[in-house]
Amino acid sequence: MRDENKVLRQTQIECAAYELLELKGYAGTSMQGIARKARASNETLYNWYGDKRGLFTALVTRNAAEVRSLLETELSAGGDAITTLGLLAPKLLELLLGNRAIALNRAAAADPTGELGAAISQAGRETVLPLLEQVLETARRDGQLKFDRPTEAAGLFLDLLVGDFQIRRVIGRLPAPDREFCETRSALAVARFCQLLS
Amino acid sequence: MRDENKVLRQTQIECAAYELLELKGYAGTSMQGIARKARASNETLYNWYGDKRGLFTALVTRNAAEVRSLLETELSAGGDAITTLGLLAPKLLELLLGNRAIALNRAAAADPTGELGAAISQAGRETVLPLLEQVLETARRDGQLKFDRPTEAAGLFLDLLVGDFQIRRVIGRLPAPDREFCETRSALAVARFCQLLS
DNA sequence: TCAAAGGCGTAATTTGTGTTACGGTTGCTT
DNA sequence: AAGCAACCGTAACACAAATTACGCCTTTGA
Repeated sequence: MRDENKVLRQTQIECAAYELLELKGYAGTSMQGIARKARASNETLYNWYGDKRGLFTALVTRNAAEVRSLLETELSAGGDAITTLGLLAPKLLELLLGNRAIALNRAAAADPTGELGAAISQAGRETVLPLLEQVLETARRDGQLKFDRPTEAAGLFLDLLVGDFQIRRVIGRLPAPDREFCETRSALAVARFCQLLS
Repeated sequence: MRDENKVLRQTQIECAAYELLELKGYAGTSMQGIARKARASNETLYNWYGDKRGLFTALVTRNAAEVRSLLETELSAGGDAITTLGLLAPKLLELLLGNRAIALNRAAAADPTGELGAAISQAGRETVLPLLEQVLETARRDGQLKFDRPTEAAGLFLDLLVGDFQIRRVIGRLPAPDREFCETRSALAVARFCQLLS
C-alpha cells in the first residue's frame, strides 16, 4: 500500500473511531464496530495500531498535533503579546471544549491504566503550557505583566479561561460552547488576568 | 431485616463498590465483583439498587449528602465571611479532588446516557454553588466584596480554587492533593478573588 | 505481466458481564 | 417455637467484545 493511501485509510478509520467514541463512549466502542464503519478489517486495525488502546492513543497524538499547529500559527502571526493572548484564547477554548477533545478525555477517564490520560496530558496541557509561557514572557519583557514564575502565571490564565468547564463537559452537563461564548469568556479571562498581574 | 442492619449492609456494599471503582474504573467494575467483595448476592444488589447504574447513583447521592453536611457545618460556625471562605475552601477542595469524588466523576464520564453526570452535577456543583453564594452575599453586605451577580462571583471563586484540577485528576495525571496543597491553593484563591472583587 | 504482500470480510476462540433464577440458610416477627 | 421473607452462594442465560486466524481478493513493485 502506498503511503498516501495508507494515510487516507488511517484518516477514515480514525474518523469512524471518533464517531463511535462520541456516540457510545470508550467502553461502548468496539474494534469490530470501528472496522465495520470504516470498511476495514479487524486484522488491519490490529496490525496498524497494536490494540484498542493503541488506536485511541493514535487519535490523541493526531489531535494534539493539530492543536499545537494551530497555536503555533497564532504565535507566529506576531503582534502585541496581550493581543496575541486575546486572539489565542478563544481558539484554545474551542479546541479544549470541542467534541473530539472531550470524547478523548472521556476515553482517558475510562482507561484504568492511566496510559491514555498520560498521552492526553503530554500532548495537551503539557504542550500548550510552554507555548503560553512564551507569550507571557514577552508580555513581561514589554512591561505589560508582572510575575515571578511563568509556569504559575500560565496556570492562572488557564484557571481563568478554562476553569472547570472541561469536567462539566466530560460528565455531560454542558453542551459544546459556541463561538460567542468562547469570545466572551476569553475577553473576561484576559481582563481578569491582567488585573491580577499588572 | 432490621433497618439498622440494612444500613450497615448497604454501607459495606457501597465501600466494596468504591474500592473496585477506584481500582478498575466503571467498566471494569462488575456487579458480580461487588457482590463477591461485599459477601452479598447479586440478587440482593439488584433488589436493593435496581441495576448497576442505580447502585452508582446511590453512591453519588450519599457522597453529596456528606459534602453538603460538611459545608453546612462550616457555614453555621459563623464568623467573618471572608474568613469562613478561607476555612471552607481547603475542605471543599479536598472533597472535590478526593479519590471517591474522582472515581464517581470517572464513572459519569464513562456513562453514555449522561444520567450519572446529571446526578453528580445536581448533587455536587449545583448544591455547592448556592451555599457559596450565601457566603459571598454576606461579604458583599459587609462591604468586603463588590460584584453584581452572585452566581458569577461564586463561579469565579471556583475557577480560582479548583481550576482544571478535577479533569487532571480524572485522567490520572495528578495524585490526590495533601492537606498542605489544599491550604496553599485556597489561600491563593481567596487572595486573588479578593483582589479582583474588592 | 507476475509474484508477493497485505487488506477485506468473515468466523472462531476465549473471557467476561448484566441480569435472572434457584435451593438452602438465616433473620425476623408473631 | 414456627412460619415466612429475604439473603447468600451458585449457576444459567443471552449477549458482547478483544484478539487471532483464514481464504480470497486487491494493490504494489519489480
